[in-house]
Amino acid sequence: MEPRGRYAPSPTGNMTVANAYTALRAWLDVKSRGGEFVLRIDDTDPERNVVTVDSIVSDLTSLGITWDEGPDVGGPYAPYVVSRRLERHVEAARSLEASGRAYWDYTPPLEDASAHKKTKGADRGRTGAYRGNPEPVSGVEPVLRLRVPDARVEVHDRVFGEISQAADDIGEVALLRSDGTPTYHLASCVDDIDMRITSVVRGADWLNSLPQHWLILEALGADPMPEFAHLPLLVGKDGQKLSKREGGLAIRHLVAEEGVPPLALDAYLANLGFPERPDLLSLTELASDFDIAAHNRNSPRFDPKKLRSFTRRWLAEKEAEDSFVAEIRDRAPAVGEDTVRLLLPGVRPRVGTYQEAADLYAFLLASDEAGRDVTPISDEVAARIIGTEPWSAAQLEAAVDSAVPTDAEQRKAMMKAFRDALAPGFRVTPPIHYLLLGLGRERSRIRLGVRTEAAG
RNA sequence: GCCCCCAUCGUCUAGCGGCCUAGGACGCCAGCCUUUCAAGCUGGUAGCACGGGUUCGAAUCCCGUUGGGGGCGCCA
Repeated sequence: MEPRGRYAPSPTGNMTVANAYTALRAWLDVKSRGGEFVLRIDDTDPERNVVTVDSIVSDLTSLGITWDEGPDVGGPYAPYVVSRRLERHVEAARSLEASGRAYWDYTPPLEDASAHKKTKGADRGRTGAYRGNPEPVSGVEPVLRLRVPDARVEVHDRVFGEISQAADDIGEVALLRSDGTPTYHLASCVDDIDMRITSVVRGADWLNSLPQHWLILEALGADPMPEFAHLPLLVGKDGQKLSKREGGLAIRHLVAEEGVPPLALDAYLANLGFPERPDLLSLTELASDFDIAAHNRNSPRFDPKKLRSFTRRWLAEKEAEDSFVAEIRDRAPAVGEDTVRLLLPGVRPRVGTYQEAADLYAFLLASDEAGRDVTPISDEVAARIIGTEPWSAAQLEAAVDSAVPTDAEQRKAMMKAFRDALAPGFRVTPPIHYLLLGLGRERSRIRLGVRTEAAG
């Protein structure tokens, strides 16, 4: 049977590289096995929903991740937005209660749950897993909880292997809140069954909930039970779970603002947890032999430097000329398309993002003025360069080459002078002949301080 | 505090009892090349957390310690 996998983000913030890391693996896992991929929005906590379905869809799309069913494209198990499936969840909850697999807990709610969560150490004042109070208490609206059978739960995880937990250590997770709405735990399990999900790939921050979810799935009669793969958490520089608040790691920031090529980001993220390949791989190539069971179990760190080496190579070797040109034009609209295309070979090997590429064209936008220090360049040499025929990359390269001295020191000094005069203030630029080519004969003449025949 | 997970160069990783004097990639350093800056090429730097076992033999297996991460009453 072909697997059906899903990615079920909660719209609690912009997608970060950590989300992309998870989504990509979930996608690669089903695609490598010829299965179907479902996008489902897990908006079970209305108070924390801050981003739209559209924003999730566009972030995922920008990364080249596609889905067969989802909130935007529909499908046989619609709707794919959890909050719109409430009736099903409540119905499932009732059946669990009826079969005795769940019960009402009358423990009053914690005054300050968020403060409680932050409490560490002995101050926590509790040991062992949560157990509720089934005796009705007047004035308390109960919450429906999973009843934990008195048996050790053992589940196979495709990445982490056998996961087992004693019954005493498994908390009685909430299924319905006191206001009657379903929690993520219930909703997620019900939806996975309803949508015929056979493969769940998610972050290891869910690993502790696995026994509980397994119990819920069993109690709900899931057949077959889905297989699980938990991913070691992608962590930040500090070694801790990446927070959605870290704006710099938001996909849209990286892609839209910094100009990181999304497919290169995919190649980098997909590589984490696996040995590095000699070639930069596309999504299809990555999917061809993806094996989640071979995934490393320790948490990889997001390393911007390593990312840049992927994006740099991507732009130098794999980016198609037309799309590269389009990206640069978006970021440097004042530069003509022909010019962008003409200088691209000189730009390609020097940049790690589309933005860096666009920035390499900025020298064209400065105003032309003579009077720079062009001391090492004699009037005669400058005039000879300006007189180059035809004004082509190859011809200009040859002209510059024959004009500069052979002595290493002098050559260095003269090249630097050319660069300073043609692209004042720019540290990294395309090669000199590309600067000349981009500026054109007349503007180059002015920048090099060569007087015209008439003026002289 | 309790539970779960993890542990090889700074980072990503190879290694599944002898092939390891621990290999590769990124970073960093140096040299070469070169039409500046980049890129490229060559070389270098740096690691099996610690302690016990098991074994003829351990980075590899077991136990412990330490360290790190994650989770723990109606967030996801």
